Amino acid sequence: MQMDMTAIRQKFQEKQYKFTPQRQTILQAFADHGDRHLSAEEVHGIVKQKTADIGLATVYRTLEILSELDILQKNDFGDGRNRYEVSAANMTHHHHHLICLSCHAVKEFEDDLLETLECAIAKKSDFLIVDHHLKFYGYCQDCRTKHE
Amino acid sequence: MQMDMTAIRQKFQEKQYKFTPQRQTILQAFADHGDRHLSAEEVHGIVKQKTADIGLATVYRTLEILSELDILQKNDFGDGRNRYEVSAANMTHHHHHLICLSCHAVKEFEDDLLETLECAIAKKSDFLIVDHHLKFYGYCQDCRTKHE
DNA sequence: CTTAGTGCAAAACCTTTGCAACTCT
DNA sequence: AGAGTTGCAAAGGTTTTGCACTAAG
Repeated sequence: MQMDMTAIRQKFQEKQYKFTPQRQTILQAFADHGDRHLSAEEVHGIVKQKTADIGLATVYRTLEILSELDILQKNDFGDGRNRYEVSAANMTHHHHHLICLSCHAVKEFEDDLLETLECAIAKKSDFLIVDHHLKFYGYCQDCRTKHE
Repeated sequence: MQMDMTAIRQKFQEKQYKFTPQRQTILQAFADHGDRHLSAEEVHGIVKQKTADIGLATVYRTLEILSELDILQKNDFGDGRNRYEVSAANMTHHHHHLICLSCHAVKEFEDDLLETLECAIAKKSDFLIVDHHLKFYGYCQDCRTKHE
């Protein structure tokens, strides 16, 4: 997955955050595994294999910053830990999640239909809406066939 | 908020769960505060004031059961704990949440438009969809005026 | 140089679990 | 009577924090 490093570096500068090697490495982990929803522990595992021995605390602190800068999106899929993915703001399409209540598999689907609803809600509610998350819960094909 | 106790009692029987005084008290807490999104700790506080001294572990176990029976809905609004409210299944309209990123206020809005989308997704994705959660993130009126 | 970031270990937090005593059905 | 439930305390797992040390701008 490609990321606009110039734009990211700029976001760091705006907030006067330093673009340290550790932070770059963590960002690289998402460039390499942009398709997955990584937990802090998983990110820690990936960067550890790769090169440096980055502390878990640093991973947490970096994920926090990357979420704040809207580079990553923090997700809770109900498995007891937060999971991160490259933010919707950096993608052409919004996408949402289908979560299997049985095996916790997460499938994605694209969506452009919600913008209309978002505008309508914003007008009625006095909220300045900057993002939305839509999750569908159910049972995936595999679990349904197994269960029979 | 009114709840159909007969229906609830029946759901308990179907799964052979006992309808103990503790569970009734916890349910009552939601009848009394059905408008709020209660955390386990808050429920514990409410029932403790009220009468019995119910253990926190029991609260957690009961909330788990009530979610499983689809009487309550478990929510994560990003403040580090789960919050429960009377389930959409027991309401006439689905409702969703507007979450203020600044003060964590949660505002609700109703929605009936999503059923169409849900059907379309279900067909394409091989998922048996049983529920959906839609959250909008932004900044509420109060925080926007304060910030200026 | 100065301010922010790192690593480690300890602490904080929410949630779950083991177990003996207890109580609905 | 018997299976399920409770309360307590301890354990579990994730995330945060204090602090001395290090490094980026």
